Amino acid sequence: MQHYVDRIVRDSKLPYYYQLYVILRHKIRRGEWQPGDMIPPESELVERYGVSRVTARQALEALANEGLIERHRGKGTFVAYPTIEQALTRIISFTEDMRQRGAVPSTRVLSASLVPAPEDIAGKLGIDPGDELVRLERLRLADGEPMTVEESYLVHQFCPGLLELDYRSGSLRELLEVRYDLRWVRAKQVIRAINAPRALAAILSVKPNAALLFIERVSFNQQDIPGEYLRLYHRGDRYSLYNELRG
Amino acid sequence: MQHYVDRIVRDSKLPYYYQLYVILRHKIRRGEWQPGDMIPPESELVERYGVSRVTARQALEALANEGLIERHRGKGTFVAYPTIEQALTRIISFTEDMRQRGAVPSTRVLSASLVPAPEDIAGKLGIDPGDELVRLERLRLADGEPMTVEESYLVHQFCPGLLELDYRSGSLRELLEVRYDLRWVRAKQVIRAINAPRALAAILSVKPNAALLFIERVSFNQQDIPGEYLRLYHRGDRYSLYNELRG
DNA sequence: TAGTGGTCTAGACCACAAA
DNA sequence: TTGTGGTCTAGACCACTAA
Repeated sequence: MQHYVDRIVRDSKLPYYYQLYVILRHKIRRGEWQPGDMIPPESELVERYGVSRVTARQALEALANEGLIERHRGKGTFVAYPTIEQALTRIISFTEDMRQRGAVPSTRVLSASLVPAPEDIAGKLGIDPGDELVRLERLRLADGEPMTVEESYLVHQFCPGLLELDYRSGSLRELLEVRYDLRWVRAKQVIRAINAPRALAAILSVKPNAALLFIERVSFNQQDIPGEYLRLYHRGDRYSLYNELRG
Repeated sequence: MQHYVDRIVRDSKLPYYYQLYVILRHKIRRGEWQPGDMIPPESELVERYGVSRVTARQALEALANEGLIERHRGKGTFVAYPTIEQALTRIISFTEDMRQRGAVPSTRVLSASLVPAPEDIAGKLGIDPGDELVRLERLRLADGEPMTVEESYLVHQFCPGLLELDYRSGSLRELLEVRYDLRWVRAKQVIRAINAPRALAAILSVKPNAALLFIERVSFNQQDIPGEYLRLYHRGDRYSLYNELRG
């Protein structure tokens, strides 16, 4: 972030279109351009950043593909309003997720400890069984009502000493980025429906055997190395996923 | 399908890159090019179809974005091996879905009738309550074992007389395309976990209250008009969805 | 060295929206 | 009529792979 500059670096190894993509994405993410705002037309980007129109369009196309902007011939290019659909294509935090659904999020830490990696999780993370993992179990609430139990396993090597920090009050995601320069850039997940075991049912305030939306996710860091294994148990009666398909 | 030609139509209203995209996709879908095959290099496509390199690349990029091909600098462009991930971004048939999972699909029609549209479904389809719908209830089996109950509501106006045709033996999807020129180009869906009601449980051979992955889907035709409302009840113990997220 | 895809340019014509 | 994004071209240089 601190290396951010608002211009194309000519002798960079990164392609111009990618540099421009990052610049524009940054302005949207930090709110300099708000949803609904028109962003500068192609002609202006061409002048301002000194690239050809094709190159500018390549950057804009990438943003459009991700749903961050909408383009309208004759009218212009506009910052898109975030939709819940992003929950199924983008890695977003519980906080973001709930805000998009119009609910007030809160969190209770159920347990936090260092554990040796069980065989199955070690396999998914590509580490050796017994390697140190941070296990963090949290209850997520929406408008004060239990919504989701989150069971997270972080490779301790990537965030040594995490449990000594204040992981309870703020966003874990931010903490990992600020203190360890650790971000999840990609993730794979499997979605299933399961019946709630008794213990989980009690925590979520549902009947035993109530249907839960169960998600297992492996997240990859900037070097494309797996760093987190996550289990999400969403209440079936309160949580749903939305997405769009193409033909 | 019968209008397919293996060349760019110059005076078409469709852009060249899109025509080329459809042509190449067609060759992949029908198996003319198999997964792992190298497809002609850009230079050959440029010659063969009489378009510029930029235009050819635009078509290839669209295919790459959808995961149908993989491009490798210095090596070439190759047909990708299909992954289950497509189940969450593309509209695919149960048959395709099961084949990708390595199972043998089969179908039993449970009921088929004309019904007046209930209010809730009419709302989702943008029609008036009472309008005619084709209701088709089918049990889908994988390797002979019940997997999914599919409850489909088709706007009868788009496929008049469908029930007099042979919708039982072949693919419904193909029938709609061939006889009514009807294709679903886009769909919205909501995914939830529910407990199986007794009747559904019996059909799916699971215990009452077993967890099901429940999907509600509205599909849109070529004119972007809703034409089908679908309810999918997947067995939680046998069916899962896979997808990838970006950071 | 030859062939592949990746990036970039300058310039053109078009369709669409708004004034 | 003006300004926007959509499409298309010919040509260039580069990086990577394999022979």
